[in-house]
Amino acid sequence: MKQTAKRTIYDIAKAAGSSPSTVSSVMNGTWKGRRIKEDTAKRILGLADELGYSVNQQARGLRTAQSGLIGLILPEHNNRFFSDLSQSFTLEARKRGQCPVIIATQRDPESETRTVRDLMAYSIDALFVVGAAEPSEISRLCRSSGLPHVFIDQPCPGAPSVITDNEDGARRLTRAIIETIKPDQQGDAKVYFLGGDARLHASSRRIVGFRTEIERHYGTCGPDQIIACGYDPDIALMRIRELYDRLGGLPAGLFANSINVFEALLRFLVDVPETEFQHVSVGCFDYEPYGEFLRFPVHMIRQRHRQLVRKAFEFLDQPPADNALLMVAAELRLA
Amino acid sequence: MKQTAKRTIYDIAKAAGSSPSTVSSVMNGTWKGRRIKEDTAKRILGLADELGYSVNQQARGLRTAQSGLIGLILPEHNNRFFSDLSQSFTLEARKRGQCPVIIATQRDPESETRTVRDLMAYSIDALFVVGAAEPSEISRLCRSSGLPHVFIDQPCPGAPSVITDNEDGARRLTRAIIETIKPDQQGDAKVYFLGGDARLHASSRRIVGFRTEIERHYGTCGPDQIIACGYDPDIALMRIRELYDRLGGLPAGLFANSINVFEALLRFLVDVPETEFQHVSVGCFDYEPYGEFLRFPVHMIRQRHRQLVRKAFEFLDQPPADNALLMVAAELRLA
DNA sequence: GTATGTTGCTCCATCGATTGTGCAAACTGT
DNA sequence: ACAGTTTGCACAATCGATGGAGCAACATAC
Repeated sequence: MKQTAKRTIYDIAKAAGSSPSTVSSVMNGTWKGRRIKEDTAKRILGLADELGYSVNQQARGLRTAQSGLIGLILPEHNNRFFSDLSQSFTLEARKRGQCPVIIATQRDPESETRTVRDLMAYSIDALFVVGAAEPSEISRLCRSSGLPHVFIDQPCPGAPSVITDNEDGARRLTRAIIETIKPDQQGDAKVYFLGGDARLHASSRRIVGFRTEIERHYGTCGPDQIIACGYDPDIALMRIRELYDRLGGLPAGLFANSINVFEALLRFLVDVPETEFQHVSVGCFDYEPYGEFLRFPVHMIRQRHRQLVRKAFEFLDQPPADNALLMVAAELRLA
Repeated sequence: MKQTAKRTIYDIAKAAGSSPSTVSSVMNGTWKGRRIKEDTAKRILGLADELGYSVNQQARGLRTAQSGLIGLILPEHNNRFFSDLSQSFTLEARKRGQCPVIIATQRDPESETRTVRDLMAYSIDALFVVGAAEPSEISRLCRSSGLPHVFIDQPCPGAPSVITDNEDGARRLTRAIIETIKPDQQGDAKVYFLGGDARLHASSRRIVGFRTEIERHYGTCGPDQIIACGYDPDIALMRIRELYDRLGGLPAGLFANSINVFEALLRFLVDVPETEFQHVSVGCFDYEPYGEFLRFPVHMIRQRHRQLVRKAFEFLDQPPADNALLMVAAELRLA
């Protein structure tokens, strides 16, 4: 245990008076299949521990064309959802005896492909992809090298994907918003959908869910109620201000389609008298723990990161059809 | 580019009509030193690109006893400071052409040592450690294998460490809190320090900083003003409630010594009339973007994650004395 | 006593890249 | 024209673990 020089199976073999291949098979657990006596195995394990030996993964990986490394690429670390995923991913990978490698690529396509290539150079055993800028390019790369991969939170045509059931989540969130609207609400009693990009899969499903619930309750959902203004908080803030001016006050309900939009709303509300904003019913399709400490109720959708990751791993163990798309229900956190 | 089978230097060599060693030295950039003609190098690079070749890092690593992998272990992903660090770490590592491996160990000593061992099995080139439960054990492990390592945000005796200047940060934060106190403050006009563990390095330095500034301004700092009740938000909430009852209202100023304490404060304030809490001057020794959206000003200390990481990398390039401890000034974000 | 089977290993080629060494061919100086 | 130098590359051992093949010792069968 005190040596600085790295131990190898040859050192252990010499110390145990046996051959390197015996040590090897003891260390990798195949010794029963290779008819090594249990006594021998125990003795070798003891020596290995005593001498502070640990397998050289590079050599093993070179030989077996595997590495025990498993990759996850995501846009950034500094985001609650992504760090939730990182957490679940780490736990699951370690539970399987693999080594998680998580890399943030800043939503930059070039960085994405470079990262995928780099990871492949390490012979990673599989790759999970979250929120990639160019999913199909990544899928192509993986496919061309035979690298098993699964997309999370973002469906990629032709590749197994695990995503949140956005439509169902949006319906439940919308319902919660409607139910929280106080009956004494005067003026414009409508609910507005704010933020997101209607061309993207997630947003479009959410809009469908929102519209369905609104129509069920109010009979109709005007086009003005859906303001898919993107993810930029500054633009969202402008839209909120416009809405406020147009309505002469806050609307009855607001569906914030991302954490950024929610932040914009908070920034706007800082200057609004408390008596006013305490009457707006707010829902956010994203989770932020600080939402619970606000002076008005906020319903939030939290993605089931644990489930998403688990299902993604299951896709590795039981490879599904290439176009398999699995949906996981979101968690609705009522205020 | 279309082949599923992995390319090797032998394939490229055959295609280029040259030897594997030539290809190797072209791929790893040593070709000038080995007097390879520039034409040859270019031709080989072209072929490599064309055939979709990428170096097998396992083979390279086996040969060179390096890996290009660089590790970071931290308690959890789901925390602003840690994810900030992950972000900076990733950028810096990639800039150096290394592959960042970030692993969360849940503040569990066993998980920590197992992770360090696992990472060493991959011959990682260096290891950064943040917020470990047992720093000296980790340092011992690394030392025994000759693995370069640097501690961040936590000094470890005998190992190079980069930490935030807690005393200076606490002084500046305290000063900001004092300056924000409105002159019309009636009743108990004192500032209170809440949370943390006085036995730990970081907290003790912060308490020193706090006390210094308080004494400079008020001449004295009573022992009741320092409530180092740990990091549990529930306990902190109890202490806040006690303080509130004892003073018959909110104090003039509050120094929240961690994000958990700050959350406890927010939870408490949800039930306090707005007129009351708008007069308390709050500082938090931690950063949380949502602090900016509150209806009262909060000064925050944000650790310079970028700097911490940069300095840590510099320690790798220019190994300092084993007990080197470098301090980085914190960033004070005024409300 | 010979044939056949089982036990418990060992031998050695191999994975792909690296690098010290060797060696022709081209060039330089005289 | 011949020794000496430089240029441009090829050879082959090596890193540490793996696993198919082989082999001696012993047991069992007939």
